[in-house]
Amino acid sequence: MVLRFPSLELVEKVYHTGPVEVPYVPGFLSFREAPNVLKAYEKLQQKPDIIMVDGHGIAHPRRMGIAAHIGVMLDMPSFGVAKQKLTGSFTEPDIAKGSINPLTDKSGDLLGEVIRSKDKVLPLFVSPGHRCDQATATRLTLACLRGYKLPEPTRLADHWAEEFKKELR
DNA sequence: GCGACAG
DNA sequence: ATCTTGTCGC
Repeated sequence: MVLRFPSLELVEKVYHTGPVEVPYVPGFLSFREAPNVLKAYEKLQQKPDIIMVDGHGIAHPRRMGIAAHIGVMLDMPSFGVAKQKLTGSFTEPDIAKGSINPLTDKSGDLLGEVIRSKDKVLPLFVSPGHRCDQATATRLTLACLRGYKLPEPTRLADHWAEEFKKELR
């Protein structure tokens, strides 16, 4: 789905269903999800300027999480917002909304940022995908918060996906 | 060998 | 991810 920024008003939302043959294997999520995500993207009449993906960007063992993968495939700016860590280490950010700590690899290189998007809830893992820097990924994520743990793009996408699955039954 | 492990 | 029961805090 596409939202206008910074108003976050709905611009367009499309649906797509397709077979999923590849099993889920940590580190290889894009091979399972990307194919159908790309098909859904093709249905959009209004293409976005940047893409927020539910998953990691470069905060990945080989710096190629699904957000980076999708960005490269489409050659579009992208970044990832994940709910769980895949790799790297970090110290728990302060429980207050807006607190941020770095997510780093064994060498100390920055992989992404751990952000408390809401008071006292588990933090989010934000990392650049393709043609996007950390500052932009973090800034946009924070600007998309509306009182919930998840930023509006992924939160609403999850919501409408559930509605769509109900219609199928 | 043991622990970790996006969605 | 999906399913599902019970608990906790505002």
